[in-house]
Amino acid sequence: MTSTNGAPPGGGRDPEAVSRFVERFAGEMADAGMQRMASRVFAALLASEKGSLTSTELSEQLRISPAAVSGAIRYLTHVSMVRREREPGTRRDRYLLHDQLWYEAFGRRDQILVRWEAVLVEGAELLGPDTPAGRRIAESAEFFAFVQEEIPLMMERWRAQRARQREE
Amino acid sequence: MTSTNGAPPGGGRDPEAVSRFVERFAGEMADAGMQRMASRVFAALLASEKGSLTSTELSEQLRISPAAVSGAIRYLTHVSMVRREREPGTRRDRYLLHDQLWYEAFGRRDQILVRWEAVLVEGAELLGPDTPAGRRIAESAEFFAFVQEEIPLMMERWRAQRARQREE
DNA sequence: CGCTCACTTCACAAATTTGTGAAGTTAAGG
DNA sequence: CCTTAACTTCACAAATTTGTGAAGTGAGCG
Repeated sequence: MTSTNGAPPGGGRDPEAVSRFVERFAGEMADAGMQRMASRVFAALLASEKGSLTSTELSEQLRISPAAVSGAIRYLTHVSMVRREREPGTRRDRYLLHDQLWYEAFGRRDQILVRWEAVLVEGAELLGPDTPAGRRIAESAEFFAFVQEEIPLMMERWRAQRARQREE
Repeated sequence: MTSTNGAPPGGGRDPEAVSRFVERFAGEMADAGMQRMASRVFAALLASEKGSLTSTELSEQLRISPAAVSGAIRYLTHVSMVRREREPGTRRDRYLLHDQLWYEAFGRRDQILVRWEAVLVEGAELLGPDTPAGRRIAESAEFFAFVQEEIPLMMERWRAQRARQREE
């Protein structure tokens, strides 16, 4: 393996390259609909040494104002992707990734499905089960109900696979 | 059952109520990150009698310009949620929902996961497998690989369940 | 107790996104 | 072929979203 890819020779981090990764992944998340600053903060945490950073560190690394960090963190904690912790003996907060990272994120998605299903069930009633539109909408509602059942099962399989890999 | 809910007495559609449903569901989709006009057009098609409408019908029902319809349809066809068909003998296009509606939509989501995984794999190499950050990112990549395997299986189960319900 | 530091909130300016009208393109129909 | 209808593209205006600086809040330290 050469040093044109992978970890740099010295074993240290190449901040420039890490930043490119952060911005690249944040870009993907933003494309998928997540707020831009929230995406950047999340990506920065993901690429951070310990999976946690302080507000000041985020502000400096991403070149954004403390206010922007605050806004992003508000969103990320709201959707349970990040946890806040006071750094003992200081007046600094640390923002941490959840360890069961994607578990949390998907749990949140689930909430969306609940709302969608509810609206669709109402719509299906409105149109009536004897109409094509009513049936179409009812089927959509059933699909989202189905997915809601499936996701926890899927996450359980992930947890199991993860545990297996860890003990190898 | 009373007429305060469900299909109206006459058996016909209540355009006012249908419109409320359309806007309500479109709102949910928009909240989840989909373009607003695309959401509205999609919802209108979902609630339409035959699962298809012409550009003019969409334009009138949603009170938007033909240009807006055009833009929304461009997006929806791009992501395979809607199909375009020329209405024979006229110069009108009809826009149709795919019959395997959510099947298509989820297939598209899959594409996103492919890209995310690729970026993460690169990031993991960059940080190195001997670092916490590298391992964290590698695990994320593995998670998305896992989900990519799971989704087709899940959709297959949905197809099967659907088929079972239909023949009952 | 009062100062200071770390973060948050707020009002606003900048940037981006969105939808429109108007002009352009294509194809059906005479 | 010329007209016209149906849709698309484009440039721009409007609306929305986003991020900032400045003021505010409150916890820790002296």
